[in-house]
Amino acid sequence: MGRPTMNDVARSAGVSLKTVSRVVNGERTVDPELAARVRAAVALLGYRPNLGATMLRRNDRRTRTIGLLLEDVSNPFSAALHRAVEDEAHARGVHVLTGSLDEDPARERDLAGAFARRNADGLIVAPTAPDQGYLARELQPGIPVVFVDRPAAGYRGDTVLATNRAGAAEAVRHLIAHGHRRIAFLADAPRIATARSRRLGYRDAMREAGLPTCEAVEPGPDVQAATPALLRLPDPPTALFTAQNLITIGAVRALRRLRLHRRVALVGFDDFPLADLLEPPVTVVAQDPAAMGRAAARALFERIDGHEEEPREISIPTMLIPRGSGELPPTGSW
Amino acid sequence: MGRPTMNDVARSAGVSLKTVSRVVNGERTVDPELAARVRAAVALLGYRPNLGATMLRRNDRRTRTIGLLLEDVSNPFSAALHRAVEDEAHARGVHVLTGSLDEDPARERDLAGAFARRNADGLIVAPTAPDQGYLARELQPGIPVVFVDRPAAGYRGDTVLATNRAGAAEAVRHLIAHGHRRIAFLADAPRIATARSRRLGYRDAMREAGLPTCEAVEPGPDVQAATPALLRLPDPPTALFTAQNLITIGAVRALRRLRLHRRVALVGFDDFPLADLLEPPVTVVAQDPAAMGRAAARALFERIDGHEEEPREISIPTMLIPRGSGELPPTGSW
DNA sequence: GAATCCAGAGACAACGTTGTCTTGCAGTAG
DNA sequence: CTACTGCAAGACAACGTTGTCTCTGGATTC
Repeated sequence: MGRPTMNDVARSAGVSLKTVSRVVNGERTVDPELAARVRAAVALLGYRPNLGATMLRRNDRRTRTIGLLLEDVSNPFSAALHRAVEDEAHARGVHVLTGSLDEDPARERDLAGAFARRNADGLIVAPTAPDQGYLARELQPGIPVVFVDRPAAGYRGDTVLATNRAGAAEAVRHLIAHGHRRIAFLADAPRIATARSRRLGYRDAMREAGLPTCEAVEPGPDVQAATPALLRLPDPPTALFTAQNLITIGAVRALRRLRLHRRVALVGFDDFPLADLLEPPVTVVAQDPAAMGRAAARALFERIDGHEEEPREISIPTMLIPRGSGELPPTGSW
Repeated sequence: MGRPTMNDVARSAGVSLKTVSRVVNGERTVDPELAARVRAAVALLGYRPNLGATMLRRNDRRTRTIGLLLEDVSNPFSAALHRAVEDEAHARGVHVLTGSLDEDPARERDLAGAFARRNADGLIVAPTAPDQGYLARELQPGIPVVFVDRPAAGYRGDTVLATNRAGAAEAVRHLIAHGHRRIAFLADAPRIATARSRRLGYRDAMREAGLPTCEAVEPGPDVQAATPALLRLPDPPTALFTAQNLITIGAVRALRRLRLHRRVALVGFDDFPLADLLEPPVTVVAQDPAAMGRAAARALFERIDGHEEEPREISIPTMLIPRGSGELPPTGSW
């Protein structure tokens, strides 16, 4: 005694199974009187088509579901991207399966496989694994994949990236323009592609100005150790450039604790909520996660709709937002 | 040429279709040699079972997918809750379909229906619609639903709620204990159940102390109008209690603009990232969205596993976190 | 008036899988 | 040697739906 089926509806309306199918699918070749009877029976029984059976039988195997693999749905960057994807999907009557990867390659494979088995029409992936070759094995051929935030390796698909290298260079040039010479870079794990690009941008700008680089990698997202260590150097940096929003926030906390937040300049990569309300307000190179999500979703839907072309690389520009912390002048010594 | 089927595997391994089915499902009644041949063929062809067909045929209709309907996946509260649900689901090999409702009852109905048609094993809903009676029509009977953050009407299910009324009263009592008498409440739309509970808590505490209430409802999430208007009253409040994180942030901005952030006390309902780094740090009554998500997911999985009992109501306590803004003393006039 | 056409409606097979029944064959007991 | 048992493996139907084909009967055509 599960849900009513087409057969139940047919019996109740006194027509054949196929006639019900026609009415449900809005075919025009049904006598209006019969169609009305069918619709009445559908309403009476509360009939809903079984999507599994439909997908099984139909030759256009569309589930109107896409998969979205993100770093961590509770990170503001991922959340904004998620939301943009969902809006684009919703506008097309498509639903979104989402999963968090937490920098775990195994989880990326598992989730991609699970979504593939659920017959997602396409995937949007922010890659964590060093290689996406597994997709060729997991995915039904022809299922499009769009990569976002980080480039993929071993699998071809459209890729939506922020201008990480150029944005980082712009941030560092901004500090240089404000008179800084000793600018330290607080980096994210070099395993992460965007972290590497941003480091290249930092080096570009420093080399260009003939300045020596000074880099520290934070082990975790909470900057507990690196910032104080840097500032205790004999010739300490007068400005910091942080590679990522969590690191930026960690640096803000550390500077506060050291009471140096008004003396050491700071520019962060990636905007975050309330950056403008901190003291001093934090200058950032903002990414546009909503634009990235929109672009990725649109690219994916184009592919799903049969668009066949070479995979594209779509750049979403970053934007420097001066707010105060990045415009502090260098101080001699403290 | 779509994905290989069991039939293809059977032909390739030189056995019958049913034998492949047995091997794939790990039945023990297969000759080891045949089983090995089948497994080789599966690997060779890259065979993956078609989940739709399996679900169609099986009598235990489990898709190992649950639906999660949230206010807005990009809101930190929703995002943290989402993450907790995902972690619980992941631990059980279950996947999560998520949708944002944006306070739109129609969207709630649509998404619930869509997830039901995708044969979700259960639903977690943060209700937006005034009534959830539609669930009886949309859902297959027996599909459990757990409500979270807000109570439901017209449908029975476990409900996970924060202690909104008590938490709000605690916040207001905290301000009273610091000497405030004129305490204004910046409310959220009264359409929202939690907003009503929090208002009741505010009134409880004010009545208890014999103080007159003073309430303003913000039209949108950006507090542009209400805060300045309140503070321009002839006898302006010396403290604000804000009903929700976005309203709190709006109030912080408004107080900053008016240069009153060190003179008007503020307690907000709902914690938010960086509240501790603002000037002054913002005192809040924190909810625990992760605990709420965990509790909701656990309740749902218990139901899915056949737990039959009266629907429960689970309370997740709030916690007052004094940080500075709520401990400012009242000022006479400015 | 007979032949043709057409639209509407039903019969039937098929999608990919699993539940149940049947078959075949080896091993065992009488 | 026959009858029975047990077990592996295949045949077949069924899940709920849609694609294709066939049938019916009334309207149109010559």
